[in-house]
Amino acid sequence: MDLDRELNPQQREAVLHEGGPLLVLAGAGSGKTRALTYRMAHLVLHRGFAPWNILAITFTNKAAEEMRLRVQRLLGLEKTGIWIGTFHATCARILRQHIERLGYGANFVIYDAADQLRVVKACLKRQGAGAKQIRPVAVQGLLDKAKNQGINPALLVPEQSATGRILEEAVADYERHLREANALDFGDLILLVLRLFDTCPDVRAKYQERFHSILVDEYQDTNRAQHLLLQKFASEGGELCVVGDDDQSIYRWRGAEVTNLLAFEKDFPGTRILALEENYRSTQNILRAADGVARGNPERREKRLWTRNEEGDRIVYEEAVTSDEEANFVAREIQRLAAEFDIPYRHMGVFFRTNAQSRSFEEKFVFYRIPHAVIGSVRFYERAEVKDLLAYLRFLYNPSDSVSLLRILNQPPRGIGAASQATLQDYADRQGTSLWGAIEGALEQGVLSGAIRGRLDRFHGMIRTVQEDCENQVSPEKLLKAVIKRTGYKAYLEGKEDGERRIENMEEFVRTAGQFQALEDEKPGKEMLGAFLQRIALVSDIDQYEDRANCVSLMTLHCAKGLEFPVVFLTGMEDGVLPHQRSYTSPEALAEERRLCYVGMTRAKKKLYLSRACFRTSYGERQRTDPSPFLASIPSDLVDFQGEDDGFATREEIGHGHVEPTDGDFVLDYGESQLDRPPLPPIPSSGRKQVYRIGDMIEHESLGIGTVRNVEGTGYKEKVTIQFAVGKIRKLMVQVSPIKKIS
DNA sequence: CCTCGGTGATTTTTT
DNA sequence: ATCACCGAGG
Repeated sequence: MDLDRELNPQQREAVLHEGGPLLVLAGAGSGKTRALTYRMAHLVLHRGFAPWNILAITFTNKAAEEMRLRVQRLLGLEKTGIWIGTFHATCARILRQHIERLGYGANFVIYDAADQLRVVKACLKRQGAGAKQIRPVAVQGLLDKAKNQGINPALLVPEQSATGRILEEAVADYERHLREANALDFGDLILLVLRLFDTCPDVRAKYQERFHSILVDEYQDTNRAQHLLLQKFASEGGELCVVGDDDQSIYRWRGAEVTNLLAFEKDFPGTRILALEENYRSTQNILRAADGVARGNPERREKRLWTRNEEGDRIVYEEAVTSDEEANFVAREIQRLAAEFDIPYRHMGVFFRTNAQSRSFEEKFVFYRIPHAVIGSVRFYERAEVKDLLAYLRFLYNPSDSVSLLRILNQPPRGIGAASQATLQDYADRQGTSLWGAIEGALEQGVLSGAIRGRLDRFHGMIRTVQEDCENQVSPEKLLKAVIKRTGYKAYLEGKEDGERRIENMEEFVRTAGQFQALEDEKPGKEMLGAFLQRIALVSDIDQYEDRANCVSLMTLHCAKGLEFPVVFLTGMEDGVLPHQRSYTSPEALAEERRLCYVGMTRAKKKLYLSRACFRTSYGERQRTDPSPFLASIPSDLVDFQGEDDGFATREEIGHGHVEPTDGDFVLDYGESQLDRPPLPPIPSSGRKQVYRIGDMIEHESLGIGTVRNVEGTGYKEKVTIQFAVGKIRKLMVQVSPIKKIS
């Protein structure tokens, strides 16, 4: 490790800094991972830190894996002993050890968003008819929001209205339910460690002493709970180093607070601030274009990212007529690059804002025989068959897990339907036991009628048999095989529509279990099962991403964070897609969309394509689109307009955008619009937009003046909830109601 | 208890 | 366009 040769002065400083807190503002492609890994290696090799005194937090498991490999290489060790992982994985690890101090069992399971939603729905149902109008996702959002901020969800319940009380009850019920199931949601992982440190100072002290050096990557995307956690972790003499870039903050919607980064020195006095501004990744043109986009946001730290790299090609902008043709363009361009310049497929990435956009690309890639991998969209562990089997394992691991039990009770169908389930749940509630306890109790007491009793008895017997396997420390893979055999799950899948594919998934899942075992063979059976389940609960899509295969990568912009490709296609550059329609509700959300665009652009090393479709089909309706307002922030001399007779959007259409071009000097030069060429589909007059925003003042013919409190639906289905000055609240169809905007 | 067909929402983004 | 959810019928 030669720090002088392999690092620039700022990186070197980040590596060598000793003592107080360190904040590294690292622009895109500025070698922050290098700085972090070198710092860790340096701590061990030259400053006498033991590996187990170091904790490194990354944003994804994959980043953790990568970092681990790089540190291992630098240290020349097979195993480092450094804790590297996401906040969630780290917290799960800590909780496995100490959660009993909080009254939970060490065999807790982790509920994902889908599990969480099921519980929420059940809780709302129990609240009766009054809860009908409360949307389960809204409750879920509330729970997340609270936990992300490190506070008790009950505190976030709005005013003391009737709905508020129901909500309060539902939230309390949710918490009780999870507690009884010995289950934690994602937010709990962080929250409970906070609580653990508060209630058990000895545990806190233990970790404070242990982690003498803490490093956190992607700090701009941490939420308040994580920030608080870090404060609790940090010890007097310890070293803390966080790295981030405010321009790449794209998880605000998930509770991330960029102020954690920007006001870091307030919470950690005496912070030394460094900036990494040399970009090693992209060409000058790409960097300048991306910089133009970033500058469109008023609230950001001023910075000057520069590069020694070549000027490079201009950015290609393609306007296709339809999303289909956009995909066609991308596919053919990829083929051309592969054929003419020998660019490997794995060097090319195709990004989009929403998962739904991936489909047209997949279809075209299949047609052109382009090897490709879609990262994310249909997550492996969320497929029904995989989740079913997973539920069996989870239940075996933790019999209190009622969500999992409910899922497997009638899967494959064994005649224990909704009615029986409700009866059992009722019985459980009255007896104050878990669902499983209720089943055992009901069978013993003989409170059930004939048919159902027999079915339940068979289920019970089957579970008992596998439970014995589980107690005998059988490995996850064998357990899985036992479950499949005893439940007849394979036969059940065979009878289904796309049974073959589902069986493949099932087998893939068994293989995954086998692979996992091979890695963690030193753990005893039950513990290995726990580790296996935990891993599955915490893996993200990007973690599955394998860059060895020579495939074009298709992914959302969020997934693309932290990656780089020589060639990048940033697609769907349309108003309403990027920025997403939903982000027009607030300036902050809109700013985040701009950063998302910036993140996408800065993934590109050599060549960047931007594309859009003039017509896009959404909700089964074909809609005319406007170009993304972000395009106007790109200096026009950096852009190449693709195609001979392809025209471009008119100046007016761009001017339509909701963000003013920031650099007066650079305005795109638009030619004729190809929108006027045949064949053209019918153009709906209003488009799928929302005319009203929350907070707008309106005037109603008879009810007078009011304020928009909520907007739902778009186009002709747009509905607004109005709070009128006369005190009434009304929900109105925009198209048919006699209202007009007055502000 | 299961299956079919109608209906209405649904699309951000994910540890 | 597609999917989840609901009610009716087998």
